Amino acid sequence: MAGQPEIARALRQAGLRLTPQRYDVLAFLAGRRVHATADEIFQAVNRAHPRLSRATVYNTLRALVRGGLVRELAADGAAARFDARLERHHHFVCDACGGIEDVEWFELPPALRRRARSGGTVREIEVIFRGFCRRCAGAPRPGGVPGSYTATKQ
Amino acid sequence: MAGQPEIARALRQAGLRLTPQRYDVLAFLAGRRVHATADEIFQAVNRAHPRLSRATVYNTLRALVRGGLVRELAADGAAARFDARLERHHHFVCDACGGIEDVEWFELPPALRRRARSGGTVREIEVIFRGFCRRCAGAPRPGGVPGSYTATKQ
DNA sequence: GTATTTGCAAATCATTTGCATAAAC
DNA sequence: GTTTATGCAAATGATTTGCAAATAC
Repeated sequence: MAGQPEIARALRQAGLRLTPQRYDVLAFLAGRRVHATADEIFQAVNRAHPRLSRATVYNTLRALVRGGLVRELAADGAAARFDARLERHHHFVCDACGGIEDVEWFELPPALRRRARSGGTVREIEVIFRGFCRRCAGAPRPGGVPGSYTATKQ
Repeated sequence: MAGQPEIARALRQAGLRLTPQRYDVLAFLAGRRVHATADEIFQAVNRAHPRLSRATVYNTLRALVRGGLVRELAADGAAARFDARLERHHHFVCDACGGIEDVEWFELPPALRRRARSGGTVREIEVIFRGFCRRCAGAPRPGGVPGSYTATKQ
Protein backbone atom coordinates (compact mmCIF):
# COMPACT_ATOMS: atom_id res chain seq x y z
CA MET A 1 0.00 0.00 0.00
CA ALA A 2 1.66 3.20 -1.08
CA GLY A 3 0.29 4.69 -4.30
CA GLN A 4 -2.67 7.05 -4.24
CA PRO A 5 -5.12 4.72 -5.93
CA GLU A 6 -4.19 1.93 -3.60
CA ILE A 7 -5.00 3.96 -0.57
CA ALA A 8 -8.34 5.01 -1.98
CA ARG A 9 -9.06 1.44 -2.93
CA ALA A 10 -8.14 0.18 0.52
CA LEU A 11 -10.53 2.65 2.11
CA ARG A 12 -13.38 1.67 -0.19
CA GLN A 13 -12.67 -1.95 0.33
CA ALA A 14 -13.00 -1.49 4.06
CA GLY A 15 -16.42 0.03 3.48
CA LEU A 16 -15.38 3.56 4.38
CA ARG A 17 -16.33 6.73 2.57
CA LEU A 18 -13.35 8.42 1.03
CA THR A 19 -12.79 11.72 2.77
CA PRO A 20 -9.64 13.81 2.43
CA GLN A 21 -8.96 13.37 6.15
CA ARG A 22 -9.11 9.62 6.00
CA TYR A 23 -7.02 9.58 2.91
CA ASP A 24 -4.36 11.74 4.53
CA VAL A 25 -4.25 9.78 7.75
CA LEU A 26 -3.92 6.46 5.98
CA ALA A 27 -1.39 7.83 3.50
CA PHE A 28 0.69 9.15 6.35
CA LEU A 29 0.65 5.84 8.16
CA ALA A 30 1.33 3.89 5.00
CA GLY A 31 4.40 5.96 4.29
CA ARG A 32 5.94 5.52 7.69
CA ARG A 33 8.25 2.95 9.10
CA VAL A 34 7.92 4.01 12.72
CA HIS A 35 4.69 3.68 14.63
CA ALA A 36 2.95 6.97 15.25
CA THR A 37 0.78 8.15 18.12
CA ALA A 38 -2.57 9.74 17.39
CA ASP A 39 -1.09 13.09 18.21
CA GLU A 40 1.88 12.68 15.91
CA ILE A 41 -0.53 11.81 13.15
CA PHE A 42 -2.61 14.84 13.97
CA GLN A 43 0.42 17.13 13.91
CA ALA A 44 1.67 15.79 10.63
CA VAL A 45 -1.61 15.73 8.76
CA ASN A 46 -2.60 19.03 10.27
CA ARG A 47 0.25 20.77 8.51
CA ALA A 48 -1.15 20.03 5.08
CA HIS A 49 -4.71 20.26 6.25
CA PRO A 50 -5.01 22.93 8.96
CA ARG A 51 -8.66 22.57 9.79
CA LEU A 52 -8.30 18.95 10.79
CA SER A 53 -9.47 18.18 14.30
CA ARG A 54 -8.12 15.67 16.76
CA ALA A 55 -11.54 14.10 17.09
CA THR A 56 -11.46 13.30 13.40
CA VAL A 57 -8.07 11.69 13.73
CA TYR A 58 -9.39 9.47 16.50
CA ASN A 59 -12.57 8.70 14.59
CA THR A 60 -10.58 7.88 11.52
CA LEU A 61 -8.17 5.67 13.38
CA ARG A 62 -11.02 3.79 14.95
CA ALA A 63 -12.61 3.31 11.55
CA LEU A 64 -9.35 2.17 10.03
CA VAL A 65 -8.67 -0.29 12.82
CA ARG A 66 -12.19 -1.60 12.63
CA GLY A 67 -11.82 -1.96 8.88
CA GLY A 68 -8.63 -3.90 9.36
CA LEU A 69 -6.41 -1.37 7.59
CA VAL A 70 -4.47 -0.34 10.63
CA ARG A 71 -3.24 -2.01 13.78
CA GLU A 72 -3.27 -0.45 17.20
CA LEU A 73 -0.44 -1.15 19.58
CA ALA A 74 -0.74 -0.70 23.30
CA ALA A 75 2.34 0.92 24.77
CA ASP A 76 2.64 0.44 28.53
CA GLY A 77 0.99 3.49 29.98
CA ALA A 78 1.88 5.75 27.09
CA ALA A 79 -0.34 6.82 24.22
CA ALA A 80 -1.38 4.13 21.75
CA ARG A 81 0.55 3.80 18.52
CA PHE A 82 -0.80 3.02 15.10
CA ASP A 83 0.66 1.20 12.21
CA ALA A 84 -0.55 0.55 8.68
CA ARG A 85 1.70 -2.38 7.94
CA LEU A 86 -0.78 -5.07 7.26
CA GLU A 87 1.56 -7.93 6.68
CA ARG A 88 1.78 -9.76 9.95
CA HIS A 89 4.79 -8.96 12.01
CA HIS A 90 6.05 -9.04 15.56
CA HIS A 91 7.38 -6.19 17.65
CA PHE A 92 10.38 -5.04 19.56
CA VAL A 93 9.67 -2.55 22.35
CA CYS A 94 12.47 -0.47 23.84
CA ASP A 95 12.44 -0.34 27.63
CA ALA A 96 14.19 3.00 27.65
CA CYS A 97 12.59 5.15 24.96
CA GLY A 98 9.33 3.29 24.46
CA GLY A 99 9.91 3.09 20.73
CA ILE A 100 8.46 0.19 18.79
CA GLU A 101 10.18 -1.54 15.90
CA ASP A 102 8.86 -4.23 13.61
CA VAL A 103 10.26 -7.72 13.68
CA GLU A 104 9.77 -9.81 10.60
CA TRP A 105 6.94 -12.30 10.82
CA PHE A 106 7.56 -15.92 11.73
CA GLU A 107 5.23 -18.68 12.82
CA LEU A 108 5.48 -20.36 16.16
CA PRO A 109 6.03 -24.10 15.97
CA PRO A 110 2.67 -25.93 16.14
CA ALA A 111 3.49 -27.43 19.52
CA LEU A 112 3.84 -23.95 20.99
CA ARG A 113 0.82 -22.58 19.18
CA ARG A 114 -1.34 -24.99 21.07
CA ARG A 115 -0.13 -23.72 24.42
CA ALA A 116 -3.07 -21.38 24.93
CA ARG A 117 -5.44 -23.81 26.57
CA SER A 118 -8.22 -21.49 27.51
CA GLY A 119 -10.96 -23.36 25.75
CA GLY A 120 -11.53 -20.40 23.49
CA THR A 121 -10.34 -19.71 19.97
CA VAL A 122 -6.99 -18.26 18.99
CA ARG A 123 -6.99 -15.76 16.14
CA GLU A 124 -3.40 -14.65 16.14
CA ILE A 125 -0.18 -14.99 18.03
CA GLU A 126 2.16 -12.08 18.45
CA VAL A 127 5.64 -12.10 19.89
CA ILE A 128 6.96 -9.07 21.72
CA PHE A 129 10.68 -8.67 22.28
CA ARG A 130 11.66 -6.24 25.03
CA GLY A 131 15.03 -4.73 25.73
CA PHE A 132 17.09 -1.74 24.72
CA CYS A 133 17.06 -0.62 21.12
CA ARG A 134 20.27 0.12 19.29
CA ARG A 135 20.17 3.80 20.21
CA CYS A 136 19.38 3.30 23.89
CA ALA A 137 21.64 0.30 24.42
CA GLY A 138 24.61 2.65 24.50
CA ALA A 139 23.30 5.25 26.91
CA PRO A 140 20.27 4.07 28.89
CA ARG A 141 18.37 6.79 30.67
CA PRO A 142 18.53 7.30 34.45
CA GLY A 143 15.30 5.52 35.30
CA GLY A 144 14.99 3.29 32.30
CA VAL A 145 15.33 -0.17 33.70
CA PRO A 146 13.62 -3.53 33.29
CA GLY A 147 10.40 -2.76 35.11
CA SER A 148 9.49 -0.61 32.14
CA TYR A 149 6.83 1.15 34.17
CA THR A 150 9.14 4.01 34.85
CA ALA A 151 10.89 3.40 31.60
CA THR A 152 8.11 4.54 29.33
CA LYS A 153 7.09 7.45 31.48
CA GLN A 154 8.76 10.07 33.62
CA MET B 1 3.96 -15.42 47.48
CA ALA B 2 0.81 -15.79 49.50
CA GLY B 3 1.28 -15.87 53.27
CA GLN B 4 1.44 -12.68 55.30
CA PRO B 5 5.11 -12.86 56.19
CA GLU B 6 6.02 -13.53 52.59
CA ILE B 7 4.30 -10.41 51.44
CA ALA B 8 5.99 -8.31 54.08
CA ARG B 9 9.30 -9.89 53.24
CA ALA B 10 8.83 -9.26 49.55
CA LEU B 11 8.15 -5.59 50.19
CA ARG B 12 11.22 -5.20 52.35
CA GLN B 13 13.33 -7.07 49.88
CA ALA B 14 12.31 -4.63 47.21
CA GLY B 15 13.48 -1.81 49.43
CA LEU B 16 10.02 -0.50 50.21
CA ARG B 17 8.73 0.63 53.56
CA LEU B 18 5.99 -1.58 54.83
CA THR B 19 2.77 0.41 54.96
CA PRO B 20 -0.69 -1.09 55.37
CA GLN B 21 -1.68 0.23 51.95
CA ARG B 22 1.21 -1.42 50.19
CA TYR B 23 0.63 -4.59 52.06
CA ASP B 24 -3.03 -4.67 51.09
CA VAL B 25 -2.41 -3.88 47.45
CA LEU B 26 0.23 -6.55 47.09
CA ALA B 27 -1.80 -9.08 49.07
CA PHE B 28 -4.78 -8.43 46.84
CA LEU B 29 -2.74 -8.92 43.68
CA ALA B 30 -0.99 -11.97 45.04
CA GLY B 31 -4.29 -13.63 45.80
CA ARG B 32 -5.78 -13.09 42.38
CA ARG B 33 -5.70 -15.14 39.26
CA VAL B 34 -7.14 -12.46 36.97
CA HIS B 35 -5.29 -9.27 36.19
CA ALA B 36 -6.74 -6.23 37.85
CA THR B 37 -6.88 -2.60 36.76
CA ALA B 38 -5.74 0.12 39.14
CA ASP B 39 -9.34 1.01 39.75
CA GLU B 40 -10.39 -2.54 40.54
CA ILE B 41 -7.56 -2.70 43.03
CA PHE B 42 -8.64 0.60 44.52
CA GLN B 43 -12.25 -0.58 44.84
CA ALA B 44 -11.28 -3.85 46.45
CA VAL B 45 -8.71 -2.54 48.91
CA ASN B 46 -10.86 0.45 49.65
CA ARG B 47 -13.55 -1.76 51.13
CA ALA B 48 -11.31 -2.92 53.94
CA HIS B 49 -9.48 0.34 54.15
CA PRO B 50 -11.87 3.23 53.41
CA ARG B 51 -9.45 6.10 53.63
CA LEU B 52 -7.27 4.75 50.86
CA SER B 53 -6.78 7.14 47.97
CA ARG B 54 -6.38 6.39 44.30
CA ALA B 55 -3.13 8.29 44.23
CA THR B 56 -1.73 5.88 46.78
CA VAL B 57 -2.81 2.93 44.70
CA TYR B 58 -0.98 4.37 41.71
CA ASN B 59 2.06 5.27 43.78
CA THR B 60 2.11 1.82 45.27
CA LEU B 61 1.75 0.13 41.93
CA ARG B 62 4.59 2.17 40.52
CA ALA B 63 6.75 1.25 43.49
CA LEU B 64 5.86 -2.42 43.19
CA VAL B 65 6.59 -2.48 39.48
CA ARG B 66 9.83 -0.65 39.97
CA GLY B 67 10.74 -3.08 42.72
CA GLY B 68 10.03 -5.99 40.41
CA LEU B 69 7.18 -7.40 42.50
CA VAL B 70 4.45 -6.69 40.00
CA ARG B 71 4.16 -6.62 36.24
CA GLU B 72 2.22 -4.05 34.30
CA LEU B 73 0.33 -5.08 31.21
CA ALA B 74 -0.73 -2.64 28.55
CA ALA B 75 -4.20 -3.41 27.26
CA ASP B 76 -4.96 -1.85 23.87
CA GLY B 77 -6.43 1.50 24.71
CA ALA B 78 -7.96 0.38 27.98
CA ALA B 79 -6.61 0.89 31.48
CA ALA B 80 -3.40 -0.91 32.40
CA ARG B 81 -3.63 -4.17 34.30
CA PHE B 82 -1.39 -5.40 37.06
CA ASP B 83 -0.31 -8.81 38.03
CA ALA B 84 1.80 -10.15 40.89
CA ARG B 85 2.68 -13.48 39.31
CA LEU B 86 6.37 -13.25 39.09
CA GLU B 87 7.12 -16.50 37.38
CA ARG B 88 7.46 -15.76 33.71
CA HIS B 89 4.39 -16.43 31.67
CA HIS B 90 2.73 -15.47 28.45
CA HIS B 91 -0.74 -14.03 27.94
CA PHE B 92 -4.01 -14.64 26.21
CA VAL B 93 -6.06 -11.51 25.49
CA CYS B 94 -9.76 -11.80 24.66
CA ASP B 95 -10.83 -9.69 21.69
CA ALA B 96 -14.36 -9.44 23.00
CA CYS B 97 -14.16 -8.75 26.71
CA GLY B 98 -10.58 -7.52 26.99
CA GLY B 99 -9.83 -10.03 29.73
CA ILE B 100 -6.32 -11.33 30.11
CA GLU B 101 -5.41 -14.87 31.07
CA ASP B 102 -2.05 -16.37 31.83
CA VAL B 103 -0.46 -18.90 29.54
CA GLU B 104 2.19 -21.13 31.02
CA TRP B 105 5.72 -20.08 30.26
CA PHE B 106 7.68 -21.67 27.44
CA GLU B 107 10.86 -20.67 25.69
CA LEU B 108 11.03 -19.81 22.04
CA PRO B 109 13.41 -21.98 20.05
CA PRO B 110 16.83 -20.30 19.82
CA ALA B 111 16.46 -19.74 16.11
CA LEU B 112 13.37 -17.65 16.70
CA ARG B 113 14.83 -15.85 19.67
CA ARG B 114 17.45 -14.37 17.44
CA ARG B 115 14.88 -12.86 15.12
CA ALA B 116 14.95 -9.43 16.74
CA ARG B 117 17.84 -7.94 14.83
CA SER B 118 17.68 -4.39 15.97
CA GLY B 119 21.26 -4.19 17.10
CA GLY B 120 20.09 -3.66 20.66
CA THR B 121 19.76 -6.11 23.52
CA VAL B 122 16.82 -8.37 24.21
CA ARG B 123 15.78 -8.76 27.82
CA GLU B 124 12.67 -10.84 27.50
CA ILE B 125 10.34 -12.32 24.95
CA GLU B 126 6.64 -12.47 25.55
CA VAL B 127 4.03 -14.21 23.46
CA ILE B 128 0.52 -12.84 23.24
CA PHE B 129 -2.30 -15.02 22.03
CA ARG B 130 -5.40 -13.18 20.83
CA GLY B 131 -8.85 -14.54 20.20
CA PHE B 132 -12.05 -15.21 22.07
CA CYS B 133 -11.88 -16.61 25.55
CA ARG B 134 -14.00 -19.54 26.58
CA ARG B 135 -16.81 -17.35 27.84
CA CYS B 136 -16.92 -15.04 24.82
CA ALA B 137 -16.37 -17.70 22.19
CA GLY B 138 -19.99 -18.73 22.57
CA ALA B 139 -21.63 -15.32 22.38
CA PRO B 140 -19.35 -12.62 20.98
CA ARG B 141 -20.57 -9.08 21.54
CA PRO B 142 -22.03 -6.95 18.72
CA GLY B 143 -18.91 -4.95 17.94
CA GLY B 144 -16.33 -7.25 19.37
CA VAL B 145 -14.43 -8.48 16.36
CA PRO B 146 -10.78 -8.97 15.34
CA GLY B 147 -9.70 -5.38 15.21
CA SER B 148 -9.92 -5.33 18.97
CA TYR B 149 -9.96 -1.54 18.97
CA THR B 150 -13.68 -1.50 19.41
CA ALA B 151 -13.48 -4.74 21.27
CA THR B 152 -11.81 -3.43 24.38
CA LYS B 153 -13.87 -0.30 24.54
CA GLN B 154 -17.44 0.76 23.86
C1' DG C 1 -31.58 13.63 -0.90
C1' DT C 2 -29.89 10.75 2.74
C1' DA C 3 -26.58 8.75 5.53
C1' DT C 4 -21.95 9.77 7.19
C1' DT C 5 -18.42 12.51 8.54
C1' DT C 6 -16.43 16.70 10.11
C1' DG C 7 -15.00 20.21 13.48
C1' DC C 8 -15.62 22.20 17.67
C1' DA C 9 -16.16 22.38 22.50
C1' DA C 10 -17.22 20.14 26.45
C1' DA C 11 -16.99 15.70 28.88
C1' DT C 12 -14.79 11.57 30.54
C1' DC C 13 -11.23 8.43 31.99
C1' DA C 14 -6.78 7.04 33.53
C1' DT C 15 -2.99 8.73 35.71
C1' DT C 16 0.08 12.21 37.87
C1' DT C 17 1.44 16.01 40.79
C1' DG C 18 1.81 19.50 44.69
C1' DC C 19 1.67 19.94 49.26
C1' DA C 20 0.64 19.60 54.22
C1' DT C 21 0.01 15.85 57.47
C1' DA C 22 1.05 11.31 59.19
C1' DA C 23 3.60 7.21 59.60
C1' DA C 24 7.81 4.13 59.01
C1' DC C 25 12.35 3.44 60.17
C1' DG D 1 14.45 12.85 64.15
C1' DT D 2 14.59 12.06 59.21
C1' DT D 3 12.99 10.37 55.45
C1' DT D 4 9.34 8.57 52.87
C1' DA D 5 4.40 7.70 52.16
C1' DT D 6 -0.38 9.14 52.52
C1' DG D 7 -4.57 11.63 51.28
C1' DC D 8 -6.66 15.17 49.13
C1' DA D 9 -7.66 18.13 45.48
C1' DA D 10 -6.34 20.06 41.44
C1' DA D 11 -3.73 19.29 36.99
C1' DT D 12 -2.62 16.77 32.95
C1' DG D 13 -2.95 13.87 28.92
C1' DA D 14 -5.36 10.81 26.00
C1' DT D 15 -9.51 9.78 24.10
C1' DT D 16 -14.60 10.18 23.53
C1' DT D 17 -19.00 12.37 22.87
C1' DG D 18 -22.91 15.60 21.50
C1' DC D 19 -24.42 18.21 18.02
C1' DA D 20 -25.02 21.43 14.02
C1' DA D 21 -22.93 22.27 9.61
C1' DA D 22 -20.59 20.18 5.65
C1' DT D 23 -19.68 16.38 2.50
C1' DA D 24 -19.67 11.75 0.14
C1' DC D 25 -22.38 8.89 -2.27
